[in-house]
Amino acid sequence: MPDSDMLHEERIALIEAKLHSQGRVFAAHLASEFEVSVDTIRRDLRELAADGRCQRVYGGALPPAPRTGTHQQRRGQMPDRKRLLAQASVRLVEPGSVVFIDAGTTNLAIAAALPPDSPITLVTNAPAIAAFALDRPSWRLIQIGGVVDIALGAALGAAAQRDLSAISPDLAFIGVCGFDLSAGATAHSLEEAEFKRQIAMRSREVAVALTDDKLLTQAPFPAFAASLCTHAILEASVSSTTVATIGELGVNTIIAGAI
Amino acid sequence: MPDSDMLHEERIALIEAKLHSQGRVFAAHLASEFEVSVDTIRRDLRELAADGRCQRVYGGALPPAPRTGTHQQRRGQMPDRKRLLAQASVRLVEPGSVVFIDAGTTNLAIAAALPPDSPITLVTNAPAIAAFALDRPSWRLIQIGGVVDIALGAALGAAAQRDLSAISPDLAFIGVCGFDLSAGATAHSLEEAEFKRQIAMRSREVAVALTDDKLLTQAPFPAFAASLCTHAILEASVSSTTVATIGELGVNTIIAGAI
DNA sequence: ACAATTTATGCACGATCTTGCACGTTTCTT
DNA sequence: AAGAAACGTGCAAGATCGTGCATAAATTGT
Repeated sequence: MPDSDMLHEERIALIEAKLHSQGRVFAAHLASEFEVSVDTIRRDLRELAADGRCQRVYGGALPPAPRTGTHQQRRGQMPDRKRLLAQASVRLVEPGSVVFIDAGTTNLAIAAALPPDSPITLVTNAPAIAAFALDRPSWRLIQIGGVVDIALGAALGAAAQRDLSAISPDLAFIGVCGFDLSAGATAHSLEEAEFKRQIAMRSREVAVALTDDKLLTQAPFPAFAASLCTHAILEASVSSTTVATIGELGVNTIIAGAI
Repeated sequence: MPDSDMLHEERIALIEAKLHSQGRVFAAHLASEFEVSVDTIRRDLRELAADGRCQRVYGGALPPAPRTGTHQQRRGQMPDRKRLLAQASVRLVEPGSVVFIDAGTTNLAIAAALPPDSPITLVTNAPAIAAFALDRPSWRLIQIGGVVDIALGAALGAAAQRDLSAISPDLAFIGVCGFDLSAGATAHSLEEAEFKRQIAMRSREVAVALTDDKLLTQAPFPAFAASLCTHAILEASVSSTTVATIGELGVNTIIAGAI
């Protein structure tokens, strides 16, 4: 005896939407709202639970249990410091532009801080950032292929460089392992340094978001000169002399947390 | 007995318009509104659904792919059905081999079911699967680049095909939108079909894990012939006649849940 | 012009789906 | 511990579905 003004699938979708918007649903309440018996609601919730789309509890249902994926967990941690850096960084991004974002947790924070509905084109060699961008239907996403360095979480090597050679971004956020005035941006491996050098040279503007621990340090492999860097986004705790020194190289310094 | 004041195509177009303006249609309502039998309406809706222009549900139809949420929401779901399919699928994978895994939730389940410490080389065009593989330090990971179809969660197009042309996997798990004995494996878009065709032809073995709803149905764009498929992993609920029919094509059928 | 074929439609029939109710069991509350 | 509420399961009724078949209109071929 199907209800005359509500399709089964439609009700299921509404229950799931309500579940996400309100965080929980009660079987009895849903039954009166949709004017069906609680038995039917229970069946709906069972069906949702069987697909992993909700977590069945006594009296109703909750949103799906937090995913156990290790990466998902790690992603959730987004220290305020990095969030502040990211918020300052994304002001450089203009709607409609082509933006490259490198691998790294700071850069993932930048991707997360980008306006979700702005029609940007995101280019990345990091699977984690590409996967994140799947949640942004308004974006265009271009993935750089190649052999992925699992520890770094980034595609590197000849194939990646070839993919990259077809693209010239308006702006590139490059993660560096060290940033020093004499050695410039440095990386932990040769392949990584090679890749960063290429993307730095291909981009119209280069931005580097730096936590304090990377500033004025060197990693083994030089990637590109400090003067190639258009913008440096720094934490508010940096000394004014450091800011002045970087500014002398023609690098536009942005202090996170400042208005 | 065509209605004198309503052409067939005209009615189809009106149904589709109503579907989009109201978000749903009821077969019975349409029948009385257009003064035809519900059988005719059912045929119309079937026709629309075959073209992917609506989603058929009990009692009527809903707009195509209601895309109720982004990937983030859909991702966590790993129904037992898919997990069983995945567990049966991964038995095809030999340690040390090169395995391609296509986009899709079923294929993500397959990736998750692979032995974490086995030294396989994973090739994928799906950011979500690549991101998952970052949690597997023992694997080698090769990412296929290119323009990513955000709705599908997969890199497609010329760049992806070029990346792919450098690789010949031992085994490819390909997600298909429909699998039919005459039309073979079919996809929802032309680019998708092209990509699947290429990977199917480049791989030594091709495996297709199929939930029941995809079996014996067709999507608009043919990807590759059923005979190109080396293994088909099916749910335990399939009929024995279906299994026999598929077996006649030389496809090795595996029933999930069986020992 | 006439016959054959195709197409659209309606009808019959068995299969499937959804729903509400009954009944015994489990879980929560007091 | 006891009562109340929620739960799962089996069952029946009604609605819907898919398929095969017949009919009528339109199209095509001769």
